[in-house]
Amino acid sequence: MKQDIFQAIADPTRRAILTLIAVQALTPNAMAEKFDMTRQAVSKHIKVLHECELIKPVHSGREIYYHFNAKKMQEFDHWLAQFRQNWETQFNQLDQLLTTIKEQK
Amino acid sequence: MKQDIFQAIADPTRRAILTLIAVQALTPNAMAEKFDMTRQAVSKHIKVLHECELIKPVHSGREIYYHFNAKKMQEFDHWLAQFRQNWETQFNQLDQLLTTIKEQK
DNA sequence: AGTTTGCGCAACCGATAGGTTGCACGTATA
DNA sequence: TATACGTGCAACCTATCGGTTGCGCAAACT
Repeated sequence: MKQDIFQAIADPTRRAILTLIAVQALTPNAMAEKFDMTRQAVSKHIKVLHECELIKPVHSGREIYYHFNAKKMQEFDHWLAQFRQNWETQFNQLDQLLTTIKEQK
Repeated sequence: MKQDIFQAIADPTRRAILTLIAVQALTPNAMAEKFDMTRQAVSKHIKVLHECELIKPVHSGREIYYHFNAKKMQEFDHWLAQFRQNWETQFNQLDQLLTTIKEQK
């Protein structure tokens, strides 16, 4: 099944994997050592991350190094963009409030 | 139960609610009209969004207008920051590649 | 060639997510 | 005050999620 990045990011283990991968590509076994769960459990998370293309496999003999796909992560950034203006506005309103309070003193 | 924001945005309906709310505060009934599901289903999504403080209720008589909480939404931005440098690097590498190709011509 | 190692896939299982219906309660309206 | 309206909460049901164990296969080692 095709996964979407929002669902992929929802799981804390998968977020931890992404954080690790972003620094250095790792094999499934190397990841499993970092977490308190079986390799197969980690492998399932890898599958989800791979299906939505947040990570890319690079084969090296019988080992597979999974690399972080920054480009895909940007999709999340783009989604966030629709709200960015929103919170900038809210901060401007806060600035205005603070200014008003200052003027009242 | 305390929800976390990543799990909250994993659901497409909740993302749609946030998009609506970002433009204008709405009541649960008003939201339910936008989606093909019962008011109670929407209400459950509202509960999740409220528990992780992505939305704020403002009571007005017997109606409740839910407002968008931009400040909370920024937490995503902060989480993304750890990867931002990562994809900038990746783009620099792409630039280098393109330059190399150009030089080869 | 036989054994070990790294990996993915399938079957299974308990917990939870997301939907439904029904109900209770406070607020507006007649 | 009686009635209608807007909302939240609880019970229930099915599908999916995240974990497990067991297996098969290809690559590396001896």
